Amino acid sequence: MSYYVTTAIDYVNGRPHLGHAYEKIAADMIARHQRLLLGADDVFYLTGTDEHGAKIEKVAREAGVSPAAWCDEKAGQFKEAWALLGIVPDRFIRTTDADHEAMVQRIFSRLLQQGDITKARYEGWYCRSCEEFKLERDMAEDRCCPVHGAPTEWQSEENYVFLVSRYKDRVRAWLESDSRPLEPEGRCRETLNLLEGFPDVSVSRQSLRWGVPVAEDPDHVVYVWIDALSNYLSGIGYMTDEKSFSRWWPADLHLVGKDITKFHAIIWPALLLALDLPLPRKVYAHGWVLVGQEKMSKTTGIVVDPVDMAREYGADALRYYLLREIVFGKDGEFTQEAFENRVNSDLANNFGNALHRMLTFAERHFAMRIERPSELGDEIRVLAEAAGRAREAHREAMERLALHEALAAVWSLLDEINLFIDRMAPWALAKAGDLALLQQVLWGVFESLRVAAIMASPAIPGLAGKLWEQLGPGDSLVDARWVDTVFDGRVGRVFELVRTGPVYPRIGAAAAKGAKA
RNA sequence: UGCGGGGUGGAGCAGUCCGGUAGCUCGUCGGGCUCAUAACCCGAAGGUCGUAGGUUCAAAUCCUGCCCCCGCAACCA
Repeated sequence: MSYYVTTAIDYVNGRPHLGHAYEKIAADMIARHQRLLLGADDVFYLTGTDEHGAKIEKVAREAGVSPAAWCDEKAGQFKEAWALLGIVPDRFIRTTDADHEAMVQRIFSRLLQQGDITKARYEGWYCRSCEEFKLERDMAEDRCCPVHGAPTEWQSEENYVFLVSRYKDRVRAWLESDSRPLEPEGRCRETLNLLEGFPDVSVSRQSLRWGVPVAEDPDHVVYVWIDALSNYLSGIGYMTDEKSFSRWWPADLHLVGKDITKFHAIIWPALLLALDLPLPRKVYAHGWVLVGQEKMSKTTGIVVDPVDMAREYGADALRYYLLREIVFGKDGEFTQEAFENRVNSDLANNFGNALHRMLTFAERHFAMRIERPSELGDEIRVLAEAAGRAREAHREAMERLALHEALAAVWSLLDEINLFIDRMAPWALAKAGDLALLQQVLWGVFESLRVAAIMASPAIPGLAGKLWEQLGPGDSLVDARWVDTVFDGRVGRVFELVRTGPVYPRIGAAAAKGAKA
């Protein structure tokens, strides 16, 4: 068993923004969850940057640097941002990587030889400023560019064209197959409609220099489709490392934004079919993170830069918000208010506090060491069942990529823990001197929290680690596997607690304290 | 114009595929607890589930028409 997940590669014409981060975070959660299930060696998470094209040439020129220097800087920013957000890919691929460029040329040559790519005249209205052809319906009045307002000019150039039409029937059959390779469902219907009139696509440019040259015709440069999409192949060694490639391909999941669904569900499978490669098991199109214009206003001090957010509130707070608040597959909204509510309520009040409210008892009555009681009463069994239910619900939701539901399942366990504490009233047990039952209660709570920490760790690895550390369950969270999420699944587990402060302090708590003081 | 998504208590959203007490988070009001990070627990108020019809013993959920919002339509996650 192995699992190969990819994200779209980001175009480096700007800094990483919240939307880029969202996709990488989601993929990271999925990858980490798979690592729990399969072990780290059997999961490959690929992400990276798309660096060729006219726009890059342009922004680099404007910045007064070479395209290569520009891309190095931007790719560095993306890498740094992902590191800061706790995103851990197995490879960060750049379309300017030597192995990628070499592979692109070889793929192009092969398709050319096979007749899947032919030379054709490409004609249309061209905007010099955008360096792009515009379609009639996209243009403003008098055939002006909608972006620049300048008149477009009729241009015609020789291009290489990939004959998508050759593979349409097989792509349709794939899309309609029972394994549901494209989700959510609505996107699949949409794509099937689009497939009807889908044209052959131009796969080279003459006007471009910043790109991979066509080996057979160096005046031409390979255009985005073959260059960018094929990173999913070069990233795992297609044509260079057959052992690695055959281990990971076909991809288990291509995670993409809903706007580029058609490229991944039409052009990409067509290319793969032309290369005689198996098609990916799943393409999943997620929604957008919307930030209302007025909510972005500087007056309210709201800036939604993922890097700033991570610095200010911690990577896990941002990760958790995006993964829990947004229904995966749909558009979601980011607002500062919702963010603070969600994070305070779930991370501070529940996740961290559930541990913390038990620490006093552990300290006062058991010197921070809670051994597993020789017997667990029925009251504790209730907790065990809740943990088991959460475990099942979590795994099932992850299978459907319902990331938000998977997290909801973990937090429902945390609710049960809080309820359990109230019901058992350990403070009353302590007062009555019933240390035997108190030990059971504490052990049950800690064991449930241990389970919750593992399940939450793909989403919030840092905070889960902090909780784990304070629990002191005797092993490392890094080594935890899915089997370890079984309540009381290991003989005689002992908790050696350590108090190191709040797992996640409430946002605004320090400010409130400061105001009072 | 075509296609897709959405219209559910004050706000934000689940639920709709597989009809059967309308649920969650936040907010509001009241109570409890006192272990904890002004946290935790209980209860209450508040919705004719966009609209008009239809199917059904029964519809937020299925069918049809209509209204409104958003997105996409070939290269902005």
